Amino acid sequence: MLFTGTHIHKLDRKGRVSVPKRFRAALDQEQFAGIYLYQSHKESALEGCSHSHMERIAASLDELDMFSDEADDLADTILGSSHMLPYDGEGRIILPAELIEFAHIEDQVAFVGRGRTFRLWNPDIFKPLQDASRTRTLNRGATLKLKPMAELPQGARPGAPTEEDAS
Amino acid sequence: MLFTGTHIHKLDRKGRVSVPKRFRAALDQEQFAGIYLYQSHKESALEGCSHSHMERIAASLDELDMFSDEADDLADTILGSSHMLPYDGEGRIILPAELIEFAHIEDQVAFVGRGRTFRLWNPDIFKPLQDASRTRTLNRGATLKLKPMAELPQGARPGAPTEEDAS
DNA sequence: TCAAATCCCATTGACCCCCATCATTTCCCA
DNA sequence: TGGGAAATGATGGGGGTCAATGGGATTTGA
Repeated sequence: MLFTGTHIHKLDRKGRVSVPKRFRAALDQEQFAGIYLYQSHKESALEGCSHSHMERIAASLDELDMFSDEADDLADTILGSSHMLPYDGEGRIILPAELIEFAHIEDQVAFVGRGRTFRLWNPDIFKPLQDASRTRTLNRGATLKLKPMAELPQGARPGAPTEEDAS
Repeated sequence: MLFTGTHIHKLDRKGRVSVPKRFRAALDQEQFAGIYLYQSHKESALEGCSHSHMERIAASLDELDMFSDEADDLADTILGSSHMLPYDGEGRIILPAELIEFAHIEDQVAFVGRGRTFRLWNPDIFKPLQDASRTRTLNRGATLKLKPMAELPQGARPGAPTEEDAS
């Protein structure tokens, strides 16, 4: 269950786009056969995630002060504007016009993996931003402090192939 | 689970290259039969790692503030630009054109072990760099402070073959 | 009744499986 | 210890399969 890589797919004239096979595979344990999308609040992109990740966001919001402005805003931005998009028989979704417009998507969509989540972009907009990211990372000399292996969730670690843990 | 040595293999006209047996052996406990590759920040090379190492990166990013700029950049640079490459029946991967170009790879690929990770180079580019690196190390009189054996993870130490610790 | 969504099927081209060959290394035995 | 046989890893290539795509037909629902 990891979203990685950049996958560019076509948006057809009916507003459909194939979800990359790799992403669908990362989601095949989910109850809901589809994805969630909502507008990013800092980029001209769409945030994508699984049903269970959406649950996690809702749970996190629960922990913020129920009446704080911040919780309000986040609830509106994320939960209020999210779209639940089921696959068709070929693993495609229909991108709502509202989201196409927001992300300035034209005839191509870039699915960009970010681990537990992913983003959808107009590839022409994403590419230069990604290059800038790389430059900043390099200049910053950023190094990532890796978590100890032992703290990883079960199933993220190597070992005897987990024979479908019957959870 | 250690990548060591330099192994030079051929890139065939279909864009395939054999992953060295030693490297595959180091990965045989992984769920995913293949490797991950992404562009190095600082070198004209490709960074390679296992699925569980990529999980580790994702988990570590998860810990940074979900909305921090630094996490964003790292996600774009590493997770967004990584390629998940499964082996074929003979233990080869298909090297994506984008990566071949980035690393200026021609008809040969050098797999260079770096412990938990490894790098892929055009051998002609790597060789002089390796020589320079060796010279610097010698001049500097660099010494490596070794971790006490006792702090190593289970399975990295000699001893009775750990009969699959039933954790 | 019309528009939009879903289903279904056809096409295509990249990728993956399979097998054949070649080069090394390992093993065995004289 | 030398040489030959067998095993294993690396390489080359053909062809089938499946993911991505396009578009028509049918259903749903406003």
